[in-house]
Amino acid sequence: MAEMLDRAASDDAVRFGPLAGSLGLLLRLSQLHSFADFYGALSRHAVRPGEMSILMMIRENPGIRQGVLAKALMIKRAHMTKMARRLEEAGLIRRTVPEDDRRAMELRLTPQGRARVAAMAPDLEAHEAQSFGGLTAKEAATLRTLLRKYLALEAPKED
Amino acid sequence: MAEMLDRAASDDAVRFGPLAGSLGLLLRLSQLHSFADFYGALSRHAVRPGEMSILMMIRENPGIRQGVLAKALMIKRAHMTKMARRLEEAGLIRRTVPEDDRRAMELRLTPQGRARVAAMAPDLEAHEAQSFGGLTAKEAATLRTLLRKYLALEAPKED
DNA sequence: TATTGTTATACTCTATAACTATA
DNA sequence: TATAGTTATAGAGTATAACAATA
Repeated sequence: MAEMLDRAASDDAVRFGPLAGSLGLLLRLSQLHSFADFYGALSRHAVRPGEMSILMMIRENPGIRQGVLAKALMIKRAHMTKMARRLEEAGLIRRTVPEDDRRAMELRLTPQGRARVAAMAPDLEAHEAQSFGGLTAKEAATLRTLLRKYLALEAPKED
Repeated sequence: MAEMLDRAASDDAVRFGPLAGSLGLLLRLSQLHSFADFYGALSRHAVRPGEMSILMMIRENPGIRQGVLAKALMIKRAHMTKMARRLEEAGLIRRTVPEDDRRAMELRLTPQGRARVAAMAPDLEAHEAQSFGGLTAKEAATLRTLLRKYLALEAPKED
């Protein structure tokens, strides 16, 4: 069960030991791997993974409120404020206070934001296809299913 | 294929759209989820996930060199220096310069470090079991296999 | 009273480059 | 010249708490 990581230490025959079975570590390494790939594939768009997620989510949910978006993406509200303001300053999104709840903040893409997302989409798709190209389509689907099952496990973390 | 995340937005019916199929996002969310769990399960040991990984790796590979360890754990060398020094100051590891290469730095657990790892092990195991308890043993094994296959995909990133 | 967003602070992690001492 | 580790700096992400406005 630990063969793969145990031998993967192509460097100096590093033994991962019990850690080779740690899903926590595997997830961390996989995420780093995926992010590195992301930066390679989408570098010319000058967008970070988090920003891209936010932009795409706003496109799918025009007028979504900051807090709702933050919870969906597991981003702290304080941090979401910073990211949203940055995207607003970059002219990619618009932030408006709804009439029915003047505490809230609704997010929408500007035309430029929409254009940016449209420009990124093909590269994003290519990134996913290439980064996970070592897996068969079936394996990738299984991986998605398992990760979704894992995520649905517990109640969403409170803020 | 996207049903789960699309409905999982229990909050306000958030639609993940194309992002629901993004393995990159799923990995990020899963890792956050796992880390949050880690802190809950191992809080009393006052150890962060990264530090724990380093300690366990040193236990499995006494005398491993900093650079080799950094590459195995996908940690930048500069960062590894800081973490190793911190662990040394905490009395958990010893750092020695080997005779055959005076540029290098070998890492070993101190008796206290060994004790710390021994104390953490059961909680770590419990954390993994509990955090991934929503998956069957078979599913967890499949998840490990798929992540390992993904990680073995490309050549290790250069520093 | 509780909630939404905001501000402020601090710490971790990451990225980069320049530096040293060895090889 | 190249490598192992170090130092310095900057930025991104995160965690926390306190705050104002509103509900």
